[in-house]
Amino acid sequence: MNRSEQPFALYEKIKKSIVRDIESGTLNPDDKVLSENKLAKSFNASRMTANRALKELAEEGRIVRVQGVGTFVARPKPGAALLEIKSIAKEIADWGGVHSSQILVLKKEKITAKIAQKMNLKFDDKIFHSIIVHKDRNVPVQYSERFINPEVAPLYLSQDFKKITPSDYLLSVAPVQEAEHIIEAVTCNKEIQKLLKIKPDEPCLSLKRRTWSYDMVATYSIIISPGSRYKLVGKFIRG
Amino acid sequence: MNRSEQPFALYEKIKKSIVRDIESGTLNPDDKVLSENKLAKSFNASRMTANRALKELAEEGRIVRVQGVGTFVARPKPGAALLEIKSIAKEIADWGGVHSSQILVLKKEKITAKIAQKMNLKFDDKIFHSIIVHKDRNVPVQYSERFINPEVAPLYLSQDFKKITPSDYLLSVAPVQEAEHIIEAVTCNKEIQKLLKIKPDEPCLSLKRRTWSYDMVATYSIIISPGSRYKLVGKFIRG
DNA sequence: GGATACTACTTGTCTATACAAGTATAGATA
DNA sequence: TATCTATACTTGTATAGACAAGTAGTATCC
Repeated sequence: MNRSEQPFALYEKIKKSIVRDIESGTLNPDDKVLSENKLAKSFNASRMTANRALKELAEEGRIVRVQGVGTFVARPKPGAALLEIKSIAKEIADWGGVHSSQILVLKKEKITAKIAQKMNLKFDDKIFHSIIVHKDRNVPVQYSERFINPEVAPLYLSQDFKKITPSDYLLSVAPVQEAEHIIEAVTCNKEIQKLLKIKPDEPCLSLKRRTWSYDMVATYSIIISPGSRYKLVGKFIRG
Repeated sequence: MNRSEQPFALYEKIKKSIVRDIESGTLNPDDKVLSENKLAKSFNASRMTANRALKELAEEGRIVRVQGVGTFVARPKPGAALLEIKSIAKEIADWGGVHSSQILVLKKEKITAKIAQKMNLKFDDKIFHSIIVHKDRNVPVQYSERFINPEVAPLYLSQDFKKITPSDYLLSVAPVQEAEHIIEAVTCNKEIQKLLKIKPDEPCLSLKRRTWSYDMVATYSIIISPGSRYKLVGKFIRG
């Protein structure tokens, strides 16, 4: 049979066909979907290809499969549309990700800061503080500032960040249980403008992030990207 | 070869073996994982079985696969975990939501626009276009511009947006199947500056959003908020 | 009638093979 | 030096066939 003469893979076609039937009302909840064998015959495909289509639709929650019985259209759960979050979580995480070959650590010290307030610490507690400028082909593209609760990562200062990125190290010692992200548009102060080599009025995207671990604020970080774009692409699983 | 003499399926064994290597430190982030062929040989399995194991691990976010290059251990970012998205989807949706008591419709007409390109329409097709300024206690807080595919919502112009918000109406006639969000920091043109009563260099947050329905681009909207904050709060499901 | 075996169907797993398509590298060529 | 090319590898898709295992209904035996 044909293989890749069409722009889309065959299993994608089968998936789309079934999804169309569900959304058009041709197939209603609890209705039986064609079996793998019948689908294969109908699309002139092999059973494995039909199997892949049905398996993926089941993972996406559109159908339910029961061994020995058949495949059925899933009932729409009460609850709003869910976004496929994997990609979004990934994007958010990547935003703060740095490669050791591209970073420039400016400060790494214990300081006393008002920022302690944001971390629910006393005003004159000591916290770790690091500033990193992320470069891409020698062009600065991201400024990040991190404040780390020493109670959560006491050995932060003695890490070799050529071997492990700060994100990775923190994750290894303090599993993130909760996170808060605040995205806003800002203009930067002169220091950051210099580091990022941008004009004074250039709008930047700021991502502030707090993470909690063991019921404590583990980190507070500020990430600033000039002219950067933050793209989230997601599919609604159910309309 | 053997098939199901063991309690677990072969592809599960391969998966578990790789996960074990990752968690024990035998395999570190960015390390190359054995190729499908080598895995197959090593486990006395066929390549398809190794393929299934790797494909599922990639879906779970533990490894990254690159066609033509190989398979690599994913970096243990918090993003490897899943964010509870419900709240985020809601926040994003609410961002474009307006209450009739607080809106000021400036335009609502069929126009011809280059924007049609973004919607995969021909250059001189007609599309609906509306501009809304969202006010809070008489202070403008949000500017939004919507382009609507008339094929998806032909009756858009005749709606009474005192009874139903544009978002709600569009959702009722065109179930959103896919959405793309681009967040960026911008400065506005003079027209928008006037409408929002802001200074020329005030950084604004821009959210561009495209939605698809029935394989067509249904809407393209631009939402601009000066000094606005966009807050996402979520729990990580897997630490 | 009630338990058992058989049959027909379903999904689940696995194999062995094939070709398509993307990437990196080394070597030849201009 | 710079660019093309062959090739060796990778993952992606698809096939045709096989057996395992779960379910429901039917026929058979007691």
